[in-house]
Amino acid sequence: MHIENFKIFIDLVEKKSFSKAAKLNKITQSAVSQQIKVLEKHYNITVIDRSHKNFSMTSEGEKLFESAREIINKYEKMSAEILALKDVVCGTIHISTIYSIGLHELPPYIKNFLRDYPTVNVKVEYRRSNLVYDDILGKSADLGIVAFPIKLKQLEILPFREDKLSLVCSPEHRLANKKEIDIKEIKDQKFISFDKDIPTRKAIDLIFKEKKISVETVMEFDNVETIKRAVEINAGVSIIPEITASQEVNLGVLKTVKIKGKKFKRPLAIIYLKGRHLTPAMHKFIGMLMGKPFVRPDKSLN
Amino acid sequence: MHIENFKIFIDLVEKKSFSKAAKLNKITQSAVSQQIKVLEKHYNITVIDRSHKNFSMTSEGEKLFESAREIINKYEKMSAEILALKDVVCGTIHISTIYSIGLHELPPYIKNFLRDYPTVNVKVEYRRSNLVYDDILGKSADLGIVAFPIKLKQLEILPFREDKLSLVCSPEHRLANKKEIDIKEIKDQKFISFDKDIPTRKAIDLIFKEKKISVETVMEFDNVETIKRAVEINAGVSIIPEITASQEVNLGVLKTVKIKGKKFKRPLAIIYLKGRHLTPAMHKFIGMLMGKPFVRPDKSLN
DNA sequence: CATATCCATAAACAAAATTAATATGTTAAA
DNA sequence: TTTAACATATTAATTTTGTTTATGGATATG
Repeated sequence: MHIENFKIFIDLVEKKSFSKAAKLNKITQSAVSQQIKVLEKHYNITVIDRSHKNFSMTSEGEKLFESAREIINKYEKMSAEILALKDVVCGTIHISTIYSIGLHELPPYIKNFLRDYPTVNVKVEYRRSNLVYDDILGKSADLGIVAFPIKLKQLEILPFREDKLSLVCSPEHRLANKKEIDIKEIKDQKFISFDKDIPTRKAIDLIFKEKKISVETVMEFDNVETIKRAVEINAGVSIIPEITASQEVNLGVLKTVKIKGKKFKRPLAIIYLKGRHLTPAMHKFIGMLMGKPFVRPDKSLN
Repeated sequence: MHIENFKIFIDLVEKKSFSKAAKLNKITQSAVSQQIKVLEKHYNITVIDRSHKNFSMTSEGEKLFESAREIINKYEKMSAEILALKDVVCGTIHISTIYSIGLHELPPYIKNFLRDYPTVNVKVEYRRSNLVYDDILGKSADLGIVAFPIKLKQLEILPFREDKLSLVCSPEHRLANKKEIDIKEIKDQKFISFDKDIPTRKAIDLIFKEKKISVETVMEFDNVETIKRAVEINAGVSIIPEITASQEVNLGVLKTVKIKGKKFKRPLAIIYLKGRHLTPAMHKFIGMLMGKPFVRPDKSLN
């Protein structure tokens, strides 16, 4: 039984007219007539006594009318509540992000987001890349933000933005005064790098290999902050997202030098578990990061 | 939206299984899956988070679940109440009948009916044939019982039984001792008849005309009771339904004589307004008269 | 008495739900 | 890791249901 069928019956009774009920529901009078017949056949009762022009209801019809109206009321109330729920942006968003993004790129976004949606609680977890994936797969975070995203069938990946990778060195370093260098100039420098399992490290190593550049890796760290500290004391140079050094550059403790070539980009992505429910708050958050209203690319609803 | 769709969603949530919900509702798992998708698309929400095997509900899903359960409860309660209403045989039945049937044939039926359904109030109106039709057409009676029913498009006619028409005469009359006579023997008798507009009169006149029998119509009455009184005083003979004279025959004040031939039958019928609602009580009443459960032959429900 | 209105019905068509078959995914066991 | 068992999703074909259009009968109105 269609709920709409009850609605039509109610309109029919209230208007005492098949054709008016039809108009109200934007269908033809014929459809109303047939729907009422379906109703009667379904319960095997007569709801309307048609022997008179101004028809009357039977006792069964009256019973049906009362109950149907209650049902319709409840149904419409429910529909309204559900629609309203979609506009309620609240709750907690658990974000798991790699250090560099979380510390240097996310804060302004989060600030804006919290200004727009003060009822949302945003929790950010700063983690190594592999742990971000674990958080998402293990459902201990809703959204992850990573660099050089790894395609996994369980994950939905939303390309987000690209960081410019630059050479970073101490102001005392001989490369410090150049505006732009060719990657080959890094050859044989003392180099401070990310740990070998960090995607950005892998990307840089790949470029070195392609260009047949060998560097002397003097230190390895799992996060950009420690790398910067080491570069500050002129222990070597490094390649890191330029944005992560902006503060130190302003303070004059570090220098960044652009590297020629297109490859020195670091793609960032938002990741989440495929099929996972995203609350309205999460939708808004992703939309804000992407700079446009977010529509899930994965199954469920589009 | 189908109400059954809510039912399926509820079962799905309660069983936490698409396939079990399918079995419960006697449809395939595929149908459940698609119905849930319809539900989600209709409200443009996600109701179940499928990212985990033991799936969980979203907040929208929970809201929907609660409301849907209320709706289903109401719906099922209503269905039960409506079904129950059909078994409640009560109220008043207004019957309009011609004198002869109402006085001689109906009483045993009504007695039986009231024994079976003591909560029903049966009101019988004894009228001339044409007034019975008026009662039905004018809705002042629910059911009519007439002889030689006239087909009218507004009326539903249910053939009911047939009366045997017999010659009736005083025990002193010369035909009184015969067991059976030929209709021609009535020729030239003094004849007491129904009024000209009474169907039984018309039927008898037609037979006389066919057989080219002329009688001397000495009196005309609009009901069988008065005819019998006239025959009792030997004012003439008459042809009436045999059953209406049984009492007088037992008392010895009248004699009935069978007439040869098949034509001497009086078809009786129950009539009611087409499209009119018949209460359960009326259904039972008609069923009792017809000797079998009554199913309306006219439109609406069969 | 013509005309308009209203409802019922039938048939053609459109839309929706269902199934069966199959794919995909998940879990647990080998 | 592969396999087997189970659960859900997807697809396409089929069936069912609902709608409209067209029509006709009944009733009321002018």
